[in-house]
Amino acid sequence: MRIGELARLSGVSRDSIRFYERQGLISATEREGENNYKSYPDDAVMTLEVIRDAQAAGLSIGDLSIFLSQLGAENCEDFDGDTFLAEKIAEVEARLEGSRRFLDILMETRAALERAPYED
Amino acid sequence: MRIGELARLSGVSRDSIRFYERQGLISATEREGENNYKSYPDDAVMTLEVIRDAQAAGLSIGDLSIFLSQLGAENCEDFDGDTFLAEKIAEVEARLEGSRRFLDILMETRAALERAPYED
DNA sequence: TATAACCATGGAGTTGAGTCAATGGTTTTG
DNA sequence: CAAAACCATTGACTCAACTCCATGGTTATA
Repeated sequence: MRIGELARLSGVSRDSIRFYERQGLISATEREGENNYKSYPDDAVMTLEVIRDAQAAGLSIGDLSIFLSQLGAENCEDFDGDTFLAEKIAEVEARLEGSRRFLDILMETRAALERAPYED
Repeated sequence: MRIGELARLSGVSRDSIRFYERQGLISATEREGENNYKSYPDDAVMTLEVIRDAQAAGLSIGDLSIFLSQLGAENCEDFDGDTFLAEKIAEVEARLEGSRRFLDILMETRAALERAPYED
């Protein structure tokens, strides 16, 4: 598919898709015939969804680039996947805990507001 | 307490604390005598922890400024707290789900790596 | 067929969230 | 008491992650 369709299906802007491509997060498969248009595989939509989730989890583009290139890599040499994964898992778990704590605060605040809506 | 102690206790740099203060997220109580030094209340440490958690949850400084100033406000006029809170709660819940999905991916990847550590 | 809608590339601009450096005053400590 | 460590303020700087613009070519449509 072309970039426009990918943007529509994924909800990610063309410019962001091009940016991610420059950063090595996704890659077009090939050129369509002779028109100089790039073509993206169907699973690029999923990749963009993973990117969104990873960003929600606090990963940087740099981390994502490492992770995604490893996922699709044929060989795992020169990559201490265990260390990298363990690190990222710990980071994401810590952020999840922080987020949950803050969600509790938000919900307590809402509850307090409901109990006393006109309080000064 | 002075900014240095607050920085030590909270793990947030002086520069960041000053930045947050400029953005209205925290405020010094008063000046110490005549030396022009600011003094921060003890609960500023907690506020900085809330800020950290809120950022993990994806809130911007702008959102935090709204939320924190409301928490400490005497009156609630001119603030549709319900709408704001409902919005932020929905956003944070969505990000939590994304983060959890990504955490699963990370953990599945680690499990796969453990099953076949020397795979090409 | 012309005109709108799409595509590629390159590079500049923006935004959010800090971080650093310079200057000058204050406190603590060896 | 002098040096080191701290403080305030201002303004410039950085970095990540986009976003926009200009240019020029291609495809779809009224």
